[in-house]
Amino acid sequence: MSEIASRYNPKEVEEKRLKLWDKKKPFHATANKSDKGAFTIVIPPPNVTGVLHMGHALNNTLQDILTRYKRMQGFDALWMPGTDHAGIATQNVVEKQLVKEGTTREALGREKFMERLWDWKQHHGDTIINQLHKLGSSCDWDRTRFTMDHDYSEAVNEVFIRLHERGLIYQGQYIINWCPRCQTALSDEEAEHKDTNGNLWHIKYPFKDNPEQFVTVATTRPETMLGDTAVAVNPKDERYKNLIGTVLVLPLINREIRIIADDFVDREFGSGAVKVTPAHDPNDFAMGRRHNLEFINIMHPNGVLNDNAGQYKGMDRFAGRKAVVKALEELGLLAKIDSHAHSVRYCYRCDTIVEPYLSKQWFVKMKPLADKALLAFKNGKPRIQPKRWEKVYENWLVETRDWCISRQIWWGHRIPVWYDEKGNQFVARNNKEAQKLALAYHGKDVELTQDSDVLDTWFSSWLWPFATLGWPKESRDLKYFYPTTTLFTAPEIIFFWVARMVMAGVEFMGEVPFSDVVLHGTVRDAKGRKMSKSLGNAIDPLEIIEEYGADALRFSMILNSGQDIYISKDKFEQGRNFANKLWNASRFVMMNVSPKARKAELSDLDPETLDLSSRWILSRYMSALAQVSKAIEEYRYSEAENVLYEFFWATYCDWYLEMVKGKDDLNVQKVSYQVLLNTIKMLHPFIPFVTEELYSQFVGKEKILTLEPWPLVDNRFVDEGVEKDIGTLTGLVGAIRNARAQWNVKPQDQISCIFVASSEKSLGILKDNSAIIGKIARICDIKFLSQPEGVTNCATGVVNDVKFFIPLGNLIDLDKEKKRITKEVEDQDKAAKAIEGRLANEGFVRKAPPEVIEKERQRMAELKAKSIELKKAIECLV
RNA sequence: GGUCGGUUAGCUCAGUUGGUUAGAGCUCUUGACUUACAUUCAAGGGGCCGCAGGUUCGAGUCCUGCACCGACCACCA
Repeated sequence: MSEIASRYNPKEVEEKRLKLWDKKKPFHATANKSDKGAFTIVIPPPNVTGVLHMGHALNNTLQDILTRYKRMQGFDALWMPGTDHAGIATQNVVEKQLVKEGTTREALGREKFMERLWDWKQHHGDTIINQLHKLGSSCDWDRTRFTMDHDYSEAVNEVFIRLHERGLIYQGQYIINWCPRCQTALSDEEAEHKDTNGNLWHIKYPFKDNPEQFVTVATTRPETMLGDTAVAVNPKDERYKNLIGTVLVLPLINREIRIIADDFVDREFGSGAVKVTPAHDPNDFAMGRRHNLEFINIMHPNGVLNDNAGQYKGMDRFAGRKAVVKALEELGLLAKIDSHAHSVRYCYRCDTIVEPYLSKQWFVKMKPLADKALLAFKNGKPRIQPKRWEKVYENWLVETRDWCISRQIWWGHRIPVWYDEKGNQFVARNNKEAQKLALAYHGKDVELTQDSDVLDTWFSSWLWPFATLGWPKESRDLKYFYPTTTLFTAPEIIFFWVARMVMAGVEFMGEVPFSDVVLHGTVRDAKGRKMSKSLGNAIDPLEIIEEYGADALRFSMILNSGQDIYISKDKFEQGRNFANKLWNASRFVMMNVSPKARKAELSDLDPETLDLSSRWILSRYMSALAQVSKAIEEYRYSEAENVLYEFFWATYCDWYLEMVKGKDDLNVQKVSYQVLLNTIKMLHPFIPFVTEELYSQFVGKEKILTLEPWPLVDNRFVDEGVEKDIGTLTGLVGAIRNARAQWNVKPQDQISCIFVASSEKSLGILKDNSAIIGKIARICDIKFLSQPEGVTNCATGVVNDVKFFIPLGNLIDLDKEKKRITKEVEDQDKAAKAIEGRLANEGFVRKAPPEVIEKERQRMAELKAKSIELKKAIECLV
């Protein structure tokens, strides 16, 4: 037999539970089963390439807590799981594999490459789903969706076609964010701004008619000068007013360019003259359109300079930059170089510097969609928590810009547009339909080719809340479970995803897809840095599950969740310890509660017949229950956990169980059992594994706890009076313990104690509970007196209206004790005096609410009385 | 540059519409094998509530300014 009596083993229990859940499928949601109605959450679909990290762990724990809670409340709770095909990210993974094999996607060809991708998805695509599963997520796993499932792809095409029909999709030549590494367009949201220290190069452009004179322009990207087709100045700028229309010669290229006037130019910045590169800068692009300038593209899609770059062709854009700067310097055309901090756009997938690039892309006209979402928002949908994000959300809807939805990659939903030889477009659901359209147009069959681009990943994700439920088909589930209830997600994707989902929901379902959006914090390390692989500061949730258990991971994470979550490995000990405490307290109760006592329900008990400690714990339990339910409803999970932690550990275990140890009373058994059982239920959404295991052990058969009803508050047991009475008792015990420690009384030293109560009621309570005080404070002898007698050489204490004396013989240092009590008296007097001052203040008496004044009066009286008692106690010490 | 947060014990955070002597967990110190639990129990230490003003009888809480940290947004070359 091991010396360690019992230690909770999470691994064993969690494995057992997972197996049971897999077998019984208790999380399956069926429409119209409960009269409480539907409760729906759709998972923010993680990337198929994903591996569980702390952010996922947090996000999914939050969802699981609410889903389990609602299920216990009797709702038809559906938590829809699934993954996102994550276009660029997934393609990158497989392309890396190809590189290792010494080949490329181009060499493989589109069809073969797609096969490789699907193959990869088949073998690795479920990794994160399995990991979420391990976390205890109670998703309806049989419904797991993938954004490239056949049905889902049909929904994507349907949306494209409907938007196209409404004139909300168009194609055009625009400056877009181009990632030369991924070789695809990026939406504005996919190009991240980062502050970067760069240079501002000042370049002199000579006049055609007077090569000795120059106009100086400034740029952060000197290589783009190769594509300049004008120099712009502000029309109101006195310095340049007369030069408008003058011709300059572009150095290195020797192209003649004109000085134009445009209000966009800021007179204060740089030299006040701007080089204009319409094909490589969004502002310049706009200016180019306004002034009919030539658009000269100087770059290949991979960032290498092309024929238009003259002698620099074939160079990478950054090599080209160096070469251009060097050449200008040699020509004496480089006026100066300033260091310049500015913001640069990076590809959010691969961190390459984004190139503004001119190309033909598909766009969605966002204004009409955004306006509808805005209207819904003004009507309160969705509610966003925390509230401060509402403004951010609203602003984006107001200032929304068109969405570039085409991507030049292969992994994704291919744009449902077909072309004939002449370039006529046919927008259709599939190849067959396109052929039909072409037939109708041409009067004969013609060869069609489909657009080679695919759609932005978010163009499928924005349909997630309804496409997962079978849209465009009108299924029973779609009708019942849509709209969903709450969306839990990170604030980073409020625009990418949340706002667009609202637009799609309003547009295609006529209803905002969720009533609440809860934006949670980022998981950070102890130093406040984002967890990331590259920083090496990431804590792997799987490692934590292995070492501490999934319950511990969940519990600690939620307990520590504020705005952002700062977490280090040792934090998980708290969760582990809590599960262990629960395990052991349960073992203790199992040992001490007879089968007969277990049959009783709380509702069978009559508060009148119960002893004080039972009435007390029941009252405390009811208040904890009310607080926890409310906190969960309001998404304050860390508070809910805190209440549970405090109630279960400090109140139930440390006080109640200690009080009733050895009490041979059927009612006490019933109460300790019921309170524990219901506490386990309350804890279940947070720590599903250990709670369900214990619950099953208690009940004597395997139970699925999330299907058991959530406990109800029974007001018969709410009793403030009894809480106060026990407060006196626990206070007394604390004071005596304190005294023992203070005077170094050994546990084996049995002491006797004399209590003096100033009211009959208190005396009665003391007498009824003498065993509790005696046992917990380890006192043998208790005497009760209704009024003080001359007692000498005593330790004393006062709690509420009860005073106690412990005759101590020579156990204590009387001087030291005198000092201690004297200090305490001083403290009381000081506090009383402060209140006295307040009460004497005219303004206070006149303006403060009467109940506050009354409270202060009472408080002062108490303090004074206590002080007097303590002074008497000092006399007793002689 | 714009918008919004944060600043309370050594650390992580609570602190509800202004109202007792500002709380909890962890850490730290001391003591304890007690009818489950040492992943335990008990006791204790530790706070100009970021700074400076203002409103008020009364401010951690409301207002103004400042400092520092952070997030998001953004086409000044």
